[in-house]
Formats: sequence, C-alpha cells, structure tokens
Amino acid sequence: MTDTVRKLVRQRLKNGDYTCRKEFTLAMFSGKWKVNIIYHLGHEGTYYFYQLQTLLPNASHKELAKKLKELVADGLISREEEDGPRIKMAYSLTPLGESLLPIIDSMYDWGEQRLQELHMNNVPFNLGPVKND
Amino acid sequence: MTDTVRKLVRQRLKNGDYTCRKEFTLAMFSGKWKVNIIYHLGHEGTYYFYQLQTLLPNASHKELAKKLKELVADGLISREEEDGPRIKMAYSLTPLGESLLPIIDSMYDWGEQRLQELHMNNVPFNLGPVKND
DNA sequence: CAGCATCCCTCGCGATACTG
DNA sequence: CAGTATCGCGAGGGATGCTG
Repeated sequence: MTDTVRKLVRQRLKNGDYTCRKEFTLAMFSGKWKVNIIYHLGHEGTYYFYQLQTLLPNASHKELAKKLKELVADGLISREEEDGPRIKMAYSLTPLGESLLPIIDSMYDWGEQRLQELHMNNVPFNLGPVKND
Repeated sequence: MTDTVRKLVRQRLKNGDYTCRKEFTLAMFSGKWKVNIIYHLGHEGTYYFYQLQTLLPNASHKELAKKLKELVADGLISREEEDGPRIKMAYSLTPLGESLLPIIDSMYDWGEQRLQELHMNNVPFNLGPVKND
C-alpha cells in the first residue's frame, strides 16, 4: 500500500468512524514519493513542478502530478500559478504540512541510525531477524 | 503502497543504495495493520496471536500472520512459542520496535488533533483543500 | 492455535499520449 | 510547462482450506 490507506481512511471518516488517528496520519505521506516531496518542500522551500521532476527523476510525470494533487487536497501543500512565457506551478508546504515535518524528520533520523547499524554489522541488505536486539 | 515501499527499499539496499532513510522507516510500519500491531504491543505489552485477531477483527487470519512475520523479519517484534494443550504464539516488541514507538505516538497525536479540527469545522469527511491554513 | 498454499479480484502506478 | 485520459501489469490482500 501504498495508498490504499488513504482510501480506507477516507471511507471510515465518511462513515463517521474517527478511530483511526495513526492511519490517518500515515495516509498523509503514504503513497509513493510523498515523503520525499514533503521533505524537500519543507527543508528547501518552494519548488516548481519541473524542478520536482528533476529532483525525483524516477517519478513519472503522471504520478508526480497525482500525488501533488492529493497533497493539496489533504491541505499539506499549496499550489500557485506563476505567469511568464510558460506558466509555472509553484508548490510549497502549508502550515499544516509543516506541522508534519517533525514526524518526517524523526523518520529520517530513525532510518539513518538503523541503516548504519545494519551496515556496521555487515548486514548489507538483510533487514532480517538478525541479532540486533 | 501499502507494502510496495518495503520491497522497493529492500531492493535499493541490495544494490548498495542507502539513500532512503525515510522510506526505510516508512517501510517498517507501512502495510495494513502494522501500525496498529506495533501500537498495541508497545502500549499494552505481549499479545497472543488469537488475541491480536480479536483486537483487529477486520484483519484476515492470513494477513495478520503475514504481517507479523514481516515485523519479526524486520526485527521489530519477537515471537515466542508457549506450550500447553494448544500451542500459543506470544508476540511482543523488541527494543528496536520500542524505539519506533515515539514516531507512532506522534502520528497518533497529529492524527487526533487534525481530526478534531476537521470535525469542529463541520468538515466531517472532507480531508480536502478546505480553508484550514 | 497458528502457519502456509491457492484462487482471484482490486488498485497502485508506470508508459504513453493528447490538451491548453 | 503542467494536467489528465487510457491501457496494462504486477502486487497487496481477502476468502477458503489443509497441516501439525
């Protein structure tokens, strides 16, 4: 899942079921590229669409647009048109999106530390039930 | 994704690409039911498999087993056999799993606060581009 | 009680292409 | 430059059933 969570959560909310706090938050940045988008916008400021494409070369044009649209719908980022010879779309974090940054940052830190541990123990790619307890 | 992240990350690590800290962490609890499992084990202690089934009535037997297996493989939870008339499997968080709790907890808090905002603004199920900036 | 295999359907997401 | 539509594959995950 990536993005299944988002659909499920929206469904539950529609049914008046608000008992899904963690999943709700998870749904904000689940879905491919979303964490990265939030992270970059949060730490480096506004980006144009075409800049994001360069930043995430593996993300297809379509998916990038789709994810940005969802992030806007969720209120995490804002979208502004900038005129010129060619129209450019500027994306940046909203205050709501910024409030999510600490969580993303701690995910970054946790991941970095854990990856170093795995690396040092010569467990290059086994995330497994090694003796890291 | 639910769980696509996990596969992708493992693949990247295999290729020696360690530049995926956030995604790596995300992969730990992405995938249906995982956040809940971690949360429950973290805050309420050890659970037997059949207790988890009761706790998460919507999770299928198969998926629950599968997710638990992955969590064990990732080193977040431990699995212990307990003999008796019927064998029971006891699951609990490892120290590594516990180190993830703060993140899950902040996700819980963020979600709770955001859901309250939405509720108060009479935006029962629209997660949308409302004027909550 | 718990794990794993099989069948099957849904949906995320990539590739490609058209529009303003 | 940016958004959206169409097609297609592959993976997540539900239902069911067998095994120890």
